[in-house]
Amino acid sequence: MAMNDEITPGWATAADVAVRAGVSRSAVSRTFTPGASVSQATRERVLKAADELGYQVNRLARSVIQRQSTLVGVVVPGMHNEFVVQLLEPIMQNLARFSLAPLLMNVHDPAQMESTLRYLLQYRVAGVIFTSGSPPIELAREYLRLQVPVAMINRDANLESVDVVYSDNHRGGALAARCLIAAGARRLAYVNLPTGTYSGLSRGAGFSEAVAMSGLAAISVELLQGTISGYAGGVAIAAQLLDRPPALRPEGVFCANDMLAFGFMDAARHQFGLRIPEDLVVVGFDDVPMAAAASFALTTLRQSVEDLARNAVERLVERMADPTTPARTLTVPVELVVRRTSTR
Amino acid sequence: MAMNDEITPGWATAADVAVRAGVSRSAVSRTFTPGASVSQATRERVLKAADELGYQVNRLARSVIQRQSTLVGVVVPGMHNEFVVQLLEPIMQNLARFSLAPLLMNVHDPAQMESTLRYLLQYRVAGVIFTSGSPPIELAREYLRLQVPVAMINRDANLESVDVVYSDNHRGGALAARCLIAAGARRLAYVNLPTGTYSGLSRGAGFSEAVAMSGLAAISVELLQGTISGYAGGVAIAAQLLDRPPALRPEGVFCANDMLAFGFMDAARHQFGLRIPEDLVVVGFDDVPMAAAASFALTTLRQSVEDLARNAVERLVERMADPTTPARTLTVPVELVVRRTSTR
DNA sequence: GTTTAGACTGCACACGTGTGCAAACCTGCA
DNA sequence: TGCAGGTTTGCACACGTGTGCAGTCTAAAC
Repeated sequence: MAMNDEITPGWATAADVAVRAGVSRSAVSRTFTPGASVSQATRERVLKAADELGYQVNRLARSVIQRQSTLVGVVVPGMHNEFVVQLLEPIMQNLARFSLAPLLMNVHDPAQMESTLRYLLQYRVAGVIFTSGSPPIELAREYLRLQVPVAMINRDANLESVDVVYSDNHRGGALAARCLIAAGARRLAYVNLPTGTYSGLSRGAGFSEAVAMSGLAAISVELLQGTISGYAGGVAIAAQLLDRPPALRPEGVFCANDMLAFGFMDAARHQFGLRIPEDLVVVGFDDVPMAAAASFALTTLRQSVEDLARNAVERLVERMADPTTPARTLTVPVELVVRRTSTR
Repeated sequence: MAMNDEITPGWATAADVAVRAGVSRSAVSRTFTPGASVSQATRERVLKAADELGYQVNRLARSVIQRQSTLVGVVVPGMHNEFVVQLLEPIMQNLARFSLAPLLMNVHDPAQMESTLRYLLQYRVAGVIFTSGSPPIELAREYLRLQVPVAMINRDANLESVDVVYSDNHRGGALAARCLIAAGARRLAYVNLPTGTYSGLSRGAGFSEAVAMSGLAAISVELLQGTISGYAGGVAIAAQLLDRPPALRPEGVFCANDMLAFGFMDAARHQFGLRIPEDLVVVGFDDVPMAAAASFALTTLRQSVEDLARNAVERLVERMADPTTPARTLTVPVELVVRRTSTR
């Protein structure tokens, strides 16, 4: 950018550029509006003047007149869920493909959800993407009324005109079950925290069904309670689940996510002296970066955050073009990544 | 929110609310402007009408007329740096205290920086917060000219009127050195990736100085090269640093961040059969959640992400009120968290 | 030279809001 | 009642932009 020699006290406006280029303000506007009718000569003069003045389109004013901004609300339940964090980067990248910018909103308390969604409305967001968390069905209806596109990743919606993109949690659970069984485990358990998330329930269902279908008798699938999350939750659950005679102890455990699995494994090894995979086989879910670490080498189900993000954004953009399209549900396949915790 | 019975096809405007409440549009505007002069009676009628219509202030239009938005650009170098991720939540929380909203921008490639910063300007952001990454001194000058407040976290600025908030990296390095020495280590090493970040250099300097001051002779501090980051980088560095006769092998290692330390420790244990802390003591930096995991139990230096975020936002807000205040540099203390990797 | 289709340009209006200014209103006191 | 002082209100303008419409210009076809 050529720096201007004159005094340039504040923001250059389209009118300033017009004066400098010797054209009308409309010509400036059209130069920065893709597809508008401007001659090549005019465009060049405008671009030159704009460059000299350091002119930047005021997207706020543009949004006012077009009655829609290029902002997209991205609602996350805190930054402790590593899967959600992994989702952010591809979401941003895909939004950028459509010249959209993410307005990040954190909702750690469900009570915050209402005010947050209302706040986003004040920016006339072009759409909103939700990631896992408790469903704000109430105010989402306000979004429907205003035809603000909504897309959800790994969440249930049960709402007309809300697109849902989720990993194939059900199949993932089944794959986990088969993997544990193939490793020779007979007493199996599914461990999850009682957050009541859609994905957690779905993974458990897929797991249970596959276990039942395997023809093994007397399989006990346990769903335990806990108030803490992530790693610490895994430790707590292990304390409940492994503190029993060896003959009653599960031989194979499927954890609803990798952080849970890490806590569970650490407790199993260091508190109960169990060897993995010799005494206990473990499968996680998410394939977070640390799952590949030698300390864990965790067999897990990889979710394609790229696919999830890309599809969510594309659905959102489609709905911006036509808000009346019926709701769609898209399933993204998961992939079993086999590492040492299931290999014996 | 009371749902309206009438057909409400689109967005309610302040004029609509004014008609319904039987007042002027100005009264509506003043009702939603803190500190404006409205009688209690009028305010109540306006609020009632606004509620019935589902009216939400259009912050875009408001920003146009006030010539400044309530958006703050938050620039991050990807989501792979866990410390940056930890920073996001307190940043958002503190921005919310001042009714500001974060516009999240990812800059993984330094070449992207310029276009990203220009893009943020189009939203007339009220300020920008940078986290670690390569310095975009060039376009930052454009921000200075326009008097857009800038705050940096754990980054060097060297620019007038840019506030910098950083952890006491230098002292952290010194604490790490003393901790390793106190654990009995004599051959010490500092491992970092050649990203050239300010914080990395500062930590190394503090470490070196403290080692030199300890009076130990012939301490070798090694700064190694590598092209990969995080965990994999730690593994790669360990392969270089530990592949030598025991008498020449470092007994104490200070890693520039925890992820690096995890990779280093895993390689030391699984590839070189070293015991930690018996054969090797290790100190990290950041205190990410996994540092407390039993598999690592890593002694590390905790950065107060809350303090960093709070100070950065408060400096930013102060500068919004008065853009001419001289640049300030604020140091946030770090805390040594002792775990098993340094206890013998 | 005349006609005509097409590309380009400028005028003027619109978007939804904040706010200075003066008028209107209210309250209390003489 | 008359008046002073303060509070509240509405008018009108401003912010920076997109875009319909009609007019102008260019160039090709006749």
